[in-house]
Amino acid sequence: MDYNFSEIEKKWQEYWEKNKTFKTSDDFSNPNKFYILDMFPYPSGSGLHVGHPEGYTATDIVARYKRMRGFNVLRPMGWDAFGLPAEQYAIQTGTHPAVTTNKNCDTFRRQIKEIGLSYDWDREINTTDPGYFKWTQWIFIRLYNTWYDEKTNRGRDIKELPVPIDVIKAGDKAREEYINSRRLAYYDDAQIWYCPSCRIVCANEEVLNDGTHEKCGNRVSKRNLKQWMLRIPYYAERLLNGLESLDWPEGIKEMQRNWIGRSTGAEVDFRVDGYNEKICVYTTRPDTLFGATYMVLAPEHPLVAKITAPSMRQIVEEYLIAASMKSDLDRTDLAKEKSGVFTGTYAINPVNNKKIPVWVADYVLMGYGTGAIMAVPAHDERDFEFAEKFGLAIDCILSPDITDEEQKNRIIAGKECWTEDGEYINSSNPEAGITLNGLNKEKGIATITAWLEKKGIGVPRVNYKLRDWLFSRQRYWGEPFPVIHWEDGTISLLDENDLPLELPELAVYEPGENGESPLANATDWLYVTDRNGRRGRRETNTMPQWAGSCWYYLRFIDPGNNKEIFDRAREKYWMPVDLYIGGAEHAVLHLLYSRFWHKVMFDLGIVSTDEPFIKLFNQGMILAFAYETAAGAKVSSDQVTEKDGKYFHTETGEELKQIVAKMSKSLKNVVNPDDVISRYGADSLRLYEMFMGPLEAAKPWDDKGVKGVLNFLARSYRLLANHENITEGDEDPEILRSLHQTIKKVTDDIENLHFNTAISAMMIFLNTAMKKGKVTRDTAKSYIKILSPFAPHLGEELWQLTGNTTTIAFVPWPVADQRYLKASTFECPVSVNGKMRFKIELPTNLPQEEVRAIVLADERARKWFGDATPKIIIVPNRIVNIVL
RNA sequence: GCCCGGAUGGUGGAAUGGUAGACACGCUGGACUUAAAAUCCAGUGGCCAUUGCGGCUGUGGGGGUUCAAGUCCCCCUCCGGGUACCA
Repeated sequence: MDYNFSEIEKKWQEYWEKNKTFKTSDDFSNPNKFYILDMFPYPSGSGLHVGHPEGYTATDIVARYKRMRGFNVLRPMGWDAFGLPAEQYAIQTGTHPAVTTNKNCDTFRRQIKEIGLSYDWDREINTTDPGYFKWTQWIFIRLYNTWYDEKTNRGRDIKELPVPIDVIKAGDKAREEYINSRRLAYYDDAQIWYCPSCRIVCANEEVLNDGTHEKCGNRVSKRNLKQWMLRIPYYAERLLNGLESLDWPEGIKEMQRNWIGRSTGAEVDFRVDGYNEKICVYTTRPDTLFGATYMVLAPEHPLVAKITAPSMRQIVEEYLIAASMKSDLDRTDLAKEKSGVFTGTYAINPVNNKKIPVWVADYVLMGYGTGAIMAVPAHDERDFEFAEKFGLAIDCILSPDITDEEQKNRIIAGKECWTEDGEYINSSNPEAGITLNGLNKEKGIATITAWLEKKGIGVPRVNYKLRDWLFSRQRYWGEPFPVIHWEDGTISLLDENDLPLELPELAVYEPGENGESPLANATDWLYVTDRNGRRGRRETNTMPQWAGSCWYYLRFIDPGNNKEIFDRAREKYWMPVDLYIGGAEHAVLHLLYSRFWHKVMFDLGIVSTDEPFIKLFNQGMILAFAYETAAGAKVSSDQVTEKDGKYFHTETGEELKQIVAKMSKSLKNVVNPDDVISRYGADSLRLYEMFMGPLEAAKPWDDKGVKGVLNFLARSYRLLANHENITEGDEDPEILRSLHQTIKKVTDDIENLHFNTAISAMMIFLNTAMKKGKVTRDTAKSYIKILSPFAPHLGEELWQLTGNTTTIAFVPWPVADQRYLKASTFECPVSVNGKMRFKIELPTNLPQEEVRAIVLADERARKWFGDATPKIIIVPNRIVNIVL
């Protein structure tokens, strides 16, 4: 009996397709729902790689398991199909991106079906489908029409925004401006990153540390352009607090926390000497105010022009120009070498009325805090470095908490920077009624903050690193904004009933002038005239790829609905997502953006939960072996010959080192799932990906390992597909115990996503059963059931061969029977001083005194302690330790 | 620099503080075969001993807690990921 996986897999894939086995019913009568979600893929032209099925198989096992446990399971799949490659291909060939996209989706769909993943294909969605992006546009209109009420901490309809009376008095234009300034979506000038190579604006998040574009690797530069922005910082606090309740990996939560970057401190006003101006600074260390010896304004700060002394004007202007030319690359490269210029003007330190110089330096960023700082060189590394370079005063006001006297003296003398806790010195001004001397940091902050507030020169303040989200791209292949810019300078959004606003057909997909979107060329589409003859131009930017993926999990709930975004009752039933599995590369962006949109929709009553994803899990990356020379040069895998476990360059004969690396075209170490399926079968592919190691770990692909799981499946088939091996009547006790242990282990492991050990447990059971050569029909059925979520094609086939006529997909999951789990005796290890020496067969649950007597009498034990009476530690049913 | 992970045989990996190396690959030997593949059986961390029992050593390195440490604590090295003039 040969295990013909190709035939079996084809047969059952057709069966599932024909019978719509995995079609999800909106059966609200079943209170046990389970919404399990994969991060939907971008359908690239190169098709699926083996990384995709890793997460999909994990969710498939859980989905199939939950169905067998009686859950109503929602398991959908779709395509995040807007994106650059299809557009670039269109530029080169003139092929419409939709054509390319659909072709790629077809490939992905075929490949996914060939893995036997149990998706409900009737719920397939595609972000480029107008029936889908109609609702993406609809959400955008909602964002535009929402403001954030900081009193109740929630988003509200813009119609409910209270407009101050003086604004109303100032006229309609002022009123309009005020309202626009509060919308969650706004259109404004933005200093943005521009990629000259892609001819596209990039979000901050898309620019790498080295100043290159994440997508193409080329340098980006800064530009000032009108862009759509989303005011995500309003939700910073809720995005931060919401993390607490989520069952997400700690690392991901931490990354989101860091990204949001909450800090507490105070804003403090400094008078400018000789000008009727104040410099407002943000500081997390108001307690170090006595140590502030100079101030710094960001080059972009509006006060720079006002307060620069005439004598310094030229130097300052030159500096501003130089700073504006600097890319972030230069700024980071020069991270250690600070630059700046003196404005010639002084400010007054409010605690001691000292005159301190005001400088301009690009290490202070306009985008964070107030764009101005008070510099405390004695207690801030950056300020210290700057002060040393430019010879500014360094006044120590905090005696450090250390015993090293030499270091302490250096710090007090202002020769070294100290940022930790200590005791304040030189921090007293009785005239002003403020004394910090003798306090520690915590008390110091509280005392000075209260003083600042009382004096009306400072307020406690929370700051976030999170910035407004740049939400437009100069692309064709994205969701058009439902926006018209009128000739009178106003903006209006389309009426909901006019959605979707579809993309026009284009002859060429080249970007427009000055980096404008290709849509600028679509003149018929572009210009509109309203009833009164007013002319307008449509927004030519499109939305970023995040837009479609921000809410796709909601559309799966009711994908065909063209009246509403989704049916409210269905949303209430299915949300939130119970388990979401995908790569860690989306740790911050996708997951933060989605949570933001979700919270806005929650505030507006569109969704019923505050958070979308209850449990998140990140699969590790699948790597592959690659080869490099002694000099470290990478060698493509087709240039490598193996001999006696060593690797040689086919041409040069040089011995190569095997390394583990990401799969890449250049290393020619990409594994294609189609090949794996044709050689080993889909069930083997699934099983191997789960058996390789823990789901969360990065691990290298090794074809030899696939053979091992194929062997296991073939052995299962050989044992169970042969009627002669299936007996009726009572089961052998050893097999029975092994079976129930396996059921328990596999059940627990699926719940905890420990698939590798679940599979090894099944292997152990099979080895036991193969030794006996026969199992009862009941045993066979139980084993087939627990195997089926992992290897569903084989599961169905064996289920049929053991006399069943229905699909195994909804057969109740077996339960481990406690009676069979415990043996009556066990091999008890006996260790001496913690080192295992021998084993004794002992009845389970034997009283400790009896265990002790048996051990003391054993001659193998006596060998160690002779006639002495040793101390014996007994861990019941576990181990015995003899202490000498 | 900071934050978060990680380091266990030839390889992937397993181990509620309680028998380190489950399971699998690979390798070695054997059975079957004209032969090979497939399959089955046995062995397989290292060192020593092997006529028999066995002994020593071993989870990146160094300390510590414990009857007992891969697991807990302290210090260090290396690797991976994130992030960076955020005041």
